[in-house]
Amino acid sequence: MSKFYITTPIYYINDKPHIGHAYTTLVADVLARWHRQQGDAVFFLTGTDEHGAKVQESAAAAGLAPPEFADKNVDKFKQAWQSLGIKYDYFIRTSDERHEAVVKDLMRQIYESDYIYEGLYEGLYCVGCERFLQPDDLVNGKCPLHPHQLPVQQKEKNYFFKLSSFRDKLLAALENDKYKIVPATRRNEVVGKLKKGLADISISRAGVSWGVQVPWDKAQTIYVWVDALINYYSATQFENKGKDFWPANVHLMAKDILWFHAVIWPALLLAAELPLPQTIACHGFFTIDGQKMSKSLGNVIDPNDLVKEFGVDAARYLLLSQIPFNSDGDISWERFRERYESDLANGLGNTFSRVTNMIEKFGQGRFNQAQGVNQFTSITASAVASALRNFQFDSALLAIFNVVSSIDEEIERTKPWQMAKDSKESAIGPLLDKWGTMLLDVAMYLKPFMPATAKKMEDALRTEKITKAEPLFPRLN
RNA sequence: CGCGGGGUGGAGAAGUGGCAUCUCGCCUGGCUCAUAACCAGGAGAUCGUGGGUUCAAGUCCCACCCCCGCAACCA
Repeated sequence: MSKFYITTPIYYINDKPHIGHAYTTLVADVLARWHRQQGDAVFFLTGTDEHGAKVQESAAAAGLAPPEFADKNVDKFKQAWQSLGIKYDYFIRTSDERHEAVVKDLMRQIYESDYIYEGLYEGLYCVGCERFLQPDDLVNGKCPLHPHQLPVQQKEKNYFFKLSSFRDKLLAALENDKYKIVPATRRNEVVGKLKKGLADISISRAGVSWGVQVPWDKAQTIYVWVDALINYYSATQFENKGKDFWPANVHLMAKDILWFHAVIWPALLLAAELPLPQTIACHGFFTIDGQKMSKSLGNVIDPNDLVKEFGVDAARYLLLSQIPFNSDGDISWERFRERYESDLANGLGNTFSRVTNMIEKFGQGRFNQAQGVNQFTSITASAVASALRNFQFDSALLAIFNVVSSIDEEIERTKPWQMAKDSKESAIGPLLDKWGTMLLDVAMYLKPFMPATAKKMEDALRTEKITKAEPLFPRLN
């Protein structure tokens, strides 16, 4: 038995969860469940990122103090994960003072190792907003919120992290697989950028009060990203369930935040002389009906709506099977409905009905489970394992569903109903044993992906007297 | 020449030199245990375009066209 520590990003509490957050978290859940099933000691961490200027502003806009604002919003995430059947081991909030204590300790250590120095941060500043502006923020060269004030070039005293001095070490670490970035294309991207050079980064803010205080300068707070990244480590320090789990086996994320995880985070760890995470796994973005997901287009899919339409397990199946992990993918309600009908209702659901019904009709409600695990489906077991090792959730599911198809084929070939007519019931028994066992195998493989369905299948197949099962996936209307 | 990904039957994907594959959809036939489900067979691809290398190219090389991310203080 080995340990398996997997994380999702901690989500910025300003947002409410959308399908992108849901996908990342779901993937983590599947891997966590799979490793638990393999007997590994698992720590699955998710949470929320609650500090920073944006939260401060949003809270103010809502007329709340930042902590109240965060308390109010954190439930949206917890609720979404619950409705998707996601079982994390711990939910971390960066406003937790135990996390803050670890951040301070770590930053002080890095500071005392001379990897942090004082400098000037320069950028455009909007006085009306009291914050620095990104070039993207500008509309006609002005702050959209304060179009009558010209943004000014401003300087602020900040503390800087000597990121640049870690360039060679990071490149070497990647070269030697001290940590991995998957997929390879993303890794190449990072290596390419690293080779171009690396600038030091500002890791503190003077104008942001909602954050972790810089331990050696009370006028500054730690830059929210640095604070956030440390969550992966801090949870293993103050939370009992996470003890002895550092370093992480897998940090999961979408590609937008790869740089932070693949460069800044490992550099901070090197500076603190902590072990590096094993794998940085990074998935793509989704477009919806070929368009970028965006609030203004109004095409953002709420994971709750997906669950409402299809049910938890079907929602899980659709997300995992329809989105390629390694690249961007397009999704649409229409395709979700098609897949629901073809794979779940007509496929697994219908086959389960056929077999349970035949066991009731031709087998007196009983079948003999074949001895040994994976009696008929050992190839599937290794296919699933290797797919999961490579984050190929779609092919893992495909491998499992192939078992279902093969049952359908064999039913067709052997025609049990014909045997019954010809009074050859005794020949049906062994077939029912085989199919029943195969469906139990399917249930076992499906557990990490569709836990509720797997349980329904097992319950139905393990009763004293098996009767035709209720549809696992009722047809959509 | 900023960096990177991609363009494969109607849709979504696999495929890094050797008969172009899978899922969905479509057509025809079969079946009736099953959620009008299932099974078999079939039609459908000049693999973005033009050159090149090779006995052999979706796959390697060159040029071009088109989409899409990223471009470092951003979730």
